[in-house]
Amino acid sequence: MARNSEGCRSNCPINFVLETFGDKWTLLIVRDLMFKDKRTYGDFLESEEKISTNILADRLKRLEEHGIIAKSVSPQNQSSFIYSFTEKGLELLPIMLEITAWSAKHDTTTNTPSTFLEMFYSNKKEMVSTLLGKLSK
Amino acid sequence: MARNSEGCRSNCPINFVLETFGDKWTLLIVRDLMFKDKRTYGDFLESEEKISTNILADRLKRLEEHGIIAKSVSPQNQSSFIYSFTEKGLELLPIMLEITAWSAKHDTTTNTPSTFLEMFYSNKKEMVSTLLGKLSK
DNA sequence: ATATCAAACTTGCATTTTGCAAGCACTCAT
DNA sequence: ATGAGTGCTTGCAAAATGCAAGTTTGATAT
Repeated sequence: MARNSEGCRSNCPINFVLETFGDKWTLLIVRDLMFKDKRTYGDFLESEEKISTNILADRLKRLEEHGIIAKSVSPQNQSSFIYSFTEKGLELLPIMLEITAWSAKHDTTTNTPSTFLEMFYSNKKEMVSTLLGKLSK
Repeated sequence: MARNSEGCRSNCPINFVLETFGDKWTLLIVRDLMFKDKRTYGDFLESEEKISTNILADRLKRLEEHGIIAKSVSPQNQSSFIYSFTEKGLELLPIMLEITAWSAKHDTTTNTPSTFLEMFYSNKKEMVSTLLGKLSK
């Protein structure tokens, strides 16, 4: 298939995110890093959707290649790696919150607290900046 | 794999959207219906990313099953079908705009006009409601 | 120094999904 | 009745996924 200079099928912004996040697993890693305090390979493996090890390795590599996350040696444990967001990755936060809101509204089995929707609809801007602040620490 | 009563791997809101949109094509159909005035099977087939006919048929069926889009006979042409958003589908608009903004910022080859980012950052709320109004006609 | 262990992958292989080409069915106009 | 337009369906090769098992590397205990 034809590809542009970024390796994408087109220059469309919707397609651009699909090239990185258009699968069943990548966004779950972003979720775990953003909202669930997961940081290591082992942490991600434990998530309830049970990603398999080869897929996890592949997706972490791709997220790093795309400049969404960075990998560094853990200060506590020299034999473990810590994954963290780059600025580009952190900026996915508004997308993640809009997705959460949509699902909270439309999924009858959601685990999202009902207070989330109220807070988000009444004060999006502040919620985003507060969370961004916490994540940047 | 274990599935909940909605057929999902978990009750997480991020995972909920992945169950429907976690592939390379589904969101392009949403894009075409939302921003590119595409309405018919033939319209979607013509998009620049060149979706194949069997995948298109499958994704349209799934979007309809998930209550995101609806299918009706064209008033102009009785042998053609028109796809349109349900309310649930229309409510994907904020997600689509956040995705567009993120890509516009991070994709060096984006076709998004630079004016989009200025408008979106300075006045998200109005932009969403204006577009929603146009799409609801 | 050597054995053990834990963390982070890697590999092999069966199953599933995708992508491409071709074909089919059902209108509608002539 | 026939041909064109629209919306799919089918068959099959290629790629991605899922599962289990194995490998590597550095820390820790003996």
